[in-house]
Order: sequence, then C-alpha cells, then structure tokens
Amino acid sequence: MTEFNDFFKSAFTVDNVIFGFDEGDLKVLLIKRGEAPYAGKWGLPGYFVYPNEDLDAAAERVLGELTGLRHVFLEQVKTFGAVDRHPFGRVITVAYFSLIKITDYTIQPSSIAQKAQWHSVARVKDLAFDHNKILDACFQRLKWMVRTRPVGFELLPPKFTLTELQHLYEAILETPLDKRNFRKKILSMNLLIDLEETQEGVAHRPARLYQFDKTKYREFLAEGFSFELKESKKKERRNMVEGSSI
Amino acid sequence: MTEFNDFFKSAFTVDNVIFGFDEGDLKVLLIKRGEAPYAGKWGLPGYFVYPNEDLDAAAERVLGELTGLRHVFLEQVKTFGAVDRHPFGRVITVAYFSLIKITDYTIQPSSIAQKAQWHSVARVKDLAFDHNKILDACFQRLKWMVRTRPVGFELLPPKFTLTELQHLYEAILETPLDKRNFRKKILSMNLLIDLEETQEGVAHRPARLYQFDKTKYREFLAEGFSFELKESKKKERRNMVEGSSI
DNA sequence: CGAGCTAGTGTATTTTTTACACTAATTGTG
DNA sequence: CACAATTAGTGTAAAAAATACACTAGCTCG
Repeated sequence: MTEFNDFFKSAFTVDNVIFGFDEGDLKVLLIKRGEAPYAGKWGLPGYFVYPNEDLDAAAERVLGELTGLRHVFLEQVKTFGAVDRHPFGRVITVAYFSLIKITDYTIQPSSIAQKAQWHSVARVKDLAFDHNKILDACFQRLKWMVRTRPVGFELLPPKFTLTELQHLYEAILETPLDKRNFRKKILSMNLLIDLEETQEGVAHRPARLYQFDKTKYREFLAEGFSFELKESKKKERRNMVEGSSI
Repeated sequence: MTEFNDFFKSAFTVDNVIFGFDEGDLKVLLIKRGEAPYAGKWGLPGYFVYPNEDLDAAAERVLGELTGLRHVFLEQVKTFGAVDRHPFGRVITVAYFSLIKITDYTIQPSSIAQKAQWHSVARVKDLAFDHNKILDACFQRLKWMVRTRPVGFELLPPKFTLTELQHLYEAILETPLDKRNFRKKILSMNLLIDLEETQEGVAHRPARLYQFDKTKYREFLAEGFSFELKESKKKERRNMVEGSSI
C-alpha cells in the first residue's frame, strides 16, 4: 500500500452553478472571491470537500452556506480535472448545478465570498479557474434538461403566469416560442393547477395565475422511468425506437 | 495556504466501463483483480490518475493499456465519491464509458488485472468497490445515448447487416423493435453506405452488408448542435419546443 | 373613453410514428 | 434435386404530434 502514497496528495472541490430567473433573464449566482487564489475575481461558489463528506453532501453544504437554501434541486454534471487548473496543487472539481427561485432566498456571503451576486448568464465574462468552462457545461445541461423534464418550475415563484413560464423557456433555450403551441403543450401535460386568480395592478389584461402540481410531477417522473403503458397491442408487441433520432 | 494542507490527502481514480457487442449480447469488459483491495474479485478496469495526468488522458491510458486501443469513443459519465468507497483512504473515481468493436482488440491484462474477460451486462454479479453502481450509471447513459446519436456503429465490425444493427439496438434498449420501421428510420438518416455485397456461407437468404459513413456522421453531429435549417418560414420565425416533453 | 398593452384562443396542414404480413434467397437434408 | 428451414427484404394506411398562423378580450392610464 505504501506504493500508493504518492497518489494521496490531491484534493477535490465542488463547484455549484446556481441558476435563477429574474426580469426575463436567466441568471447565475457568482461570488466575488475574498481568498486566494483569484482573490477579487468572480467565480462559482465552491469549496473543498471535507475528508468525511460525500460529494453530494458537499455540494449541498456549499449551496446552503451561501444561500441558506436546503433541499433544492441539485445535480452532478461533470468533473473537471486538468492538471494545472488550480494553483495550489492537483485539485479536481465536481460541478453541480441547481435551480432556485430567486425570490426565495437571501444572499449570505460565506467565508470565501466578499459578496455574492446574480449575473446574467449571457453576459458572464472572465471567471476564476476554469469556471467559464464549468458554467458552459452546466448551461448546456440545463438546456437539455428543460426539454426533457419540466424542471422550469424550479426557477419560478409559486404563482406564475403562462407568459412568464414561456419567457423562462425562451431564455433558457435561447429561441422564441410560439405562444399558442406552447400553451397547448404545457397545459396538455396536466402539471399546472389553475389557481383561478389573476394578476393585479398590471396595466393590461391580467393573466391567470398557475401553480405547479408537485404530486402529478412525481407521477410524471415515475412513469418516465418505467415503461410506457401502451404495451401489448398484440400478444407480442414490437416497439419502434422512440427517440427523435437513433 | 497551509490551512488547506488537510485537503491534499486524497486520491482519484478513473474507472472505465467498456462496452462491446457479441453474439447478440451487450458485453462489458471486466478484470479479475490481481492486487488489493478486492484481490480476486471482478471489477471495472481503472487506476489512479497520475499527478501530471489529465482525467481524460488517464481514462485513455487505462483503456489503452488493457485493450491496445487508442482514439476510440470515450466519454465521462459521472463521479462517485462516497466517503468509504475505497479501503485505502479517500478516493473518488471518475467513471468513463467507451464503446469498442470486440473484434478489434486483443486482451492485454495489465498489472492490476490477472485476466480480463467479457461479461454479459445482464448477468454481471457482485463487483469490487461500488462498481455495480458505476456500471449501472454507464448502462443508463448508453441507453440514452443510443436514442440520441447514432453511436451504435462504434460497437459493430466495419461491415454489418441491418439485422445485426437492429439486434444491437434491441440489446441495449432491452426491447424488441419493429423490423420495417427500424430499417426505414436507419436508412432515412443516410449514415449507411450500401456496400453492394452480401453475406456468404449463411444457411438462409444472405443479407446486404453496410458500412457506417463517418463523413456524414460528422455532418450529422455538426447539424445536431447548430440550429435546424428550417429557419425563416416567415420574417420572424417562432419555434415550438421540439423535445418530446417540456 | 380611447390608446396602449398583454392575455387568451382554434384549426388546418405537415411531419412523424406506428401497426402490420407477405415474398425472396440461400443452405442443408432426404 | 425438390422441399424444408431460415432469415432478408419490402410498402402502406392510420394515428399522433408538431407546426403555422391572426384575431378578440380585458385591464390601466392619460
């Protein structure tokens, strides 16, 4: 076992890409670093994983320390391990991304952060370490995920209008969507509860407010992973590949 | 910086899930471990990442040492970092998966491997470390990928029949497919070159042989990431979300 | 009370997916 | 040498999903 000692000189960190949505714009939470390395630069909130801490737990801790949020959507995306990515030595980082409702939380800058601030994803410039790469990978993942699962709701306040939801999708996918088709599709999923309330104090026709139906969402996820129910058309059923492309 | 010294006592490894396809069956290459820990047990080929080695390079090295193959399909999947997953200390592992043509390589058991052998994915039992979890994650990724990109070809010999290709998809997706629809879809992608040859020495009508068109595949990938060409139906074009579900 | 603004709605067309059954070409056997 | 066994290969109709598209409704503010 002594032959392996040389390998036990590395460290790992987690970095969180925390997305939020505000003013029709997709945002990411960045911190202004208060510590070396890259003190004074903007970067992703992240920190070393403690020796007795699981990776997922570390990601939750970092997020919690910074935002005060617990139990939010958090998912591992990719690990970055270029040899020279950290000036202190060999440090690989595991990137996580999470989606939060901006209005739900208050920033609590932690030890490494002088301050934390939302930045428009489209306008993020030069970040510490390889954090631009990490942000990009997480953004791609978000784009993919938003087409696959109805995660968009994680980013909106509890009550929202269909137009707000559409703007969110447009911001993430970076493409305009057709209003009628969007509504048709969203409503056909039966994941929204019509609150039978409308906006107030807006200088135009007020929109209906909706709420996300978490119960149905759980069913949706469960179904999505089990096989479809349309089995047994004949005795022996023959499916075709269902994805958009093989 | 001394305050960080405690963090620099960890190690990381890469583990490769190497898929192959033979006899109508999806296989994974496992090694019988010759070294502690878990000596004598079957596990995934993997090793420590050297201090001056990038993660991707380490994965390629491990694959190359074992199979002699370079420049094959290899992709990072997920990082596993439970605190107690390695008996020697804190070791996180980055899982990669790769797709190879079984016929292309010869097994070269490396230092850690007493022997290497193909195992049917469906029948893999108790592996060293958390390698069952890793294998499962990679298998799920393969399932997803096979619906998204035409990666199936990576697993087949240079010349193959449509039936062989279909069997491959059926093995990965674990579901039967309709022959005519499968052929229609595959051929409509224009990624196959009809070699105008047929099988020989088979006791039934011989099938046509096809070859994968790498040039068109590269175009396919490029297009897949750029926007579709059907832009500008009107001056201002309004798309609908295109995924199967939002 | 009208101008300005956003909400909200339906349908026809096109594209994609699905279901489904018979004939063709080869080898091995009696 | 024909016929049994086996896998290859083919087309179409119906259903479902995606797309394109334009007007009326309801609120505030001046």
